[in-house]
Amino acid sequence: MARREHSLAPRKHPQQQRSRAMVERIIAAGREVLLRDGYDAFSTNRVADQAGISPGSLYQYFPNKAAIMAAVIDRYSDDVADRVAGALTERLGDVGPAMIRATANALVDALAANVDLLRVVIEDLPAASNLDRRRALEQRVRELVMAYLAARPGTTRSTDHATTAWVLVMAIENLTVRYVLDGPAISRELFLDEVVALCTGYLAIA
Amino acid sequence: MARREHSLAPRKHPQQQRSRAMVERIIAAGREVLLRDGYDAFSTNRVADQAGISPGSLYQYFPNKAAIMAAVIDRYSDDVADRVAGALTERLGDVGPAMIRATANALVDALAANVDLLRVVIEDLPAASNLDRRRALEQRVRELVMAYLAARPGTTRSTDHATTAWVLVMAIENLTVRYVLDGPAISRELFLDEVVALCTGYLAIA
Amino acid sequence: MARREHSLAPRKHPQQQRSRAMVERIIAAGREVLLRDGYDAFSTNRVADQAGISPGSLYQYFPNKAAIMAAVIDRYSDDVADRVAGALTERLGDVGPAMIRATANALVDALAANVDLLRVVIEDLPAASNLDRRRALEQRVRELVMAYLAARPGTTRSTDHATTAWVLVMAIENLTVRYVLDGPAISRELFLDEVVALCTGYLAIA
Amino acid sequence: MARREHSLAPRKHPQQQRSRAMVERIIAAGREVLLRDGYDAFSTNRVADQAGISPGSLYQYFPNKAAIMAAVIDRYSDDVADRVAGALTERLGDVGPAMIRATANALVDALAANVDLLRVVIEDLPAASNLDRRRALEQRVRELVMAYLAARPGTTRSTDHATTAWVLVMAIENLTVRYVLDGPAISRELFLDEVVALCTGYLAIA
DNA sequence: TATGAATGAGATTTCATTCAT
DNA sequence: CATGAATGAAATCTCATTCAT
Repeated sequence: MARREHSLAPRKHPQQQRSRAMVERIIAAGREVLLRDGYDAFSTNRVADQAGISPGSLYQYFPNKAAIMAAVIDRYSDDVADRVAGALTERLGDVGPAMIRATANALVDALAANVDLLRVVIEDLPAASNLDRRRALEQRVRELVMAYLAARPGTTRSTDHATTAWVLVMAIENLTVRYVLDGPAISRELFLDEVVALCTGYLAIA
Repeated sequence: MARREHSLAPRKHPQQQRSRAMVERIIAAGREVLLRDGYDAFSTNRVADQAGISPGSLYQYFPNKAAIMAAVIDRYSDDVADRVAGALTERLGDVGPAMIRATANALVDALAANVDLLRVVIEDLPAASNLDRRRALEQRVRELVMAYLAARPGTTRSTDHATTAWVLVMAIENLTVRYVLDGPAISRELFLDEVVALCTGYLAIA
Repeated sequence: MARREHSLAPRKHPQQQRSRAMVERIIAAGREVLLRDGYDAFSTNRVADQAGISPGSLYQYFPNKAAIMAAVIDRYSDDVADRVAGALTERLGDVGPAMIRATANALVDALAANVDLLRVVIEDLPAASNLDRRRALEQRVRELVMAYLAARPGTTRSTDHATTAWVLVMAIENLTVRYVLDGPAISRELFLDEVVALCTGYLAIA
Repeated sequence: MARREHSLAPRKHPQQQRSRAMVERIIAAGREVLLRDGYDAFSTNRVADQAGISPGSLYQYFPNKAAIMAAVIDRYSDDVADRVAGALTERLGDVGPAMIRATANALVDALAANVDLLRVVIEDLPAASNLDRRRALEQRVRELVMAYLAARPGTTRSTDHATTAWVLVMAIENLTVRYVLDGPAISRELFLDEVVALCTGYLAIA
């Protein structure tokens, strides 16, 4: 989607500019509050304070508190989703254990990039407030995995790629998230070895 | 002004009968409220209402709201933990794919026995409010798995049983929970097949 | 008031015996709570707990919480009053500075005997809850002072003994109480010197 | 769970006018409640009611109930303190019985100006809630007295001015307060005579 | 558009008192 | 008499949201 630069079309109201900037400011403030003060202290007053605006002004940009929090998480989720999907897409052409390992590695990197926010999202937020986004990401990744599988007929144990992808995604998701959050006494290399073993064993079994 | 507040220790209730009954009533009411109205609406007033007692009476049996909710979840968690650990323990002597399949099956049963509460715990509660219990269960299961592995030397790909167990537990945990909660278009038989494939593939790889 | 011992009159109900003992027990408990936990924590539940009885039982012996607290303070006040009046009475026959000094000394001793409770009564309790008793004690002491003055005509500046006594009592009361509670950097001897100077100067002025 | 709560610092109110006015209104309401309903009935709800605002609004101007009550008393205490210190300061240059009499007279006036509130403060409030202010005032007055004494070497019985001032302040404080509150059958003139006698007798004795 | 004071329902918790047993 | 569970009003405080300016 190429951006119109120097468009001759009548520019959107200048307020739009301000709006956009203010929305960003509020989201950033919300993120800050979430990280600094935690989920329970995420109040509209605090967010407004952090954003340096009046509580009333929040309602010019968001219909209610939930929408602000949703936007904050959206922002983060989109970021993670893009990193994760990116990690996968980049390596979709590759093949075999090396591809799995590299992907898993990128996955851990993606989650570790914002551990603090990840922890808040996974541990502090009720999962429900993130369910849709999480499902969407899982779905997206599943489709990429299915594409990968479809491109390599005969190399997998099962031809039910939907199921295979579902299993892989669910298993790997929890593994990486918990690896990043809980920091078990497992080196990164060992962890990657195990992920590779898990995936190849599952996929390739006779 | 503030002196040692000398814990007005909860007097023992000689009428254990009444006490016990009321505690149960409150926990049941809490569970009901949690299921019917959700986590956010879990208020002391509502619980008291549901239990048919006065709000003040709650505090004869629980020190605060958190303790009530904790009791509700504890009750459920203990139940799940016992079922899960039981399922595993019973089959610890068995061996091979059949054992894995039977265990996974029992696991799904254990979680499915109270889907509604499972959903609340997994989706509505902030994970943090349940982390300890969850970790404890994971730890308990991990130890059982390690015992299983230790009893069968030479049949596993790796001798680092701690890591192997960690990986298995994390992977299977999310798989079963999500299978039960999300109800993907995968038959129970197929699901069990996949779990067996995942485990055997991971464990047995040369 | 000689006590009837071995009276032939029908003895009061045995409950009376118990009553008396229980009243004492409750008062002692209340005193304990007041000292240990402070005025704000003086609750019927705590007193009952300390007395080792049920909260309901309190109401067999006292009409309400206020009455319990009043009894606790009464007990203390009577004690102080007796010591103070005693100190004065014993020395009523004496004369001059030595008498004043000895009395003041006994006064300080009387108050210091129970500093902890004195502090609670003076600093924590609303004065109103003690006003009547305090007034009564002041009145009692004033009468003793007036008797003293009346017995020594011609030695005082004024013949309005009521006023003289009022002034003396009010001045000395605060001096001793605050001396005991605040512990200013004034030795006991010096303090007594000053009290003597104050009294003799006031009384004897030409 | 509990993180640094990052004091949501009270934003400055640019509309100082409104703010100030509301603070005044709340203090006035608090004073009214204290006078009309007494210390025990001084509740946030009642104060808000009296102020004609919602209970929540109180917390825009005061952090908690105690702060409201403190403000009410501060207002009064400052007033009394200024009157008392003023009365003393004005006459610090004067000398002898006339000075003492005038000062005592001003003192009584200062306390009598707000008998109702004085009664509440002295009789209803636990002294502890006012100790600091009271001590500060006493200290302030003591220093003025010491200055007075220091300026007139050789006219006092003792050179330990600290002690002398302590004694005088403690004695006079209770005398005036109780004179105003209890209204003993002593005319103002007579009362002043006695205070003069007490002070001159104490100070000048050979 | 922006403000921020005001709202007011509602949450948690305490505790003096009662009354069935 | 004694019990102690039960009460329930009331207290303090929070916070999402509104609306007059």
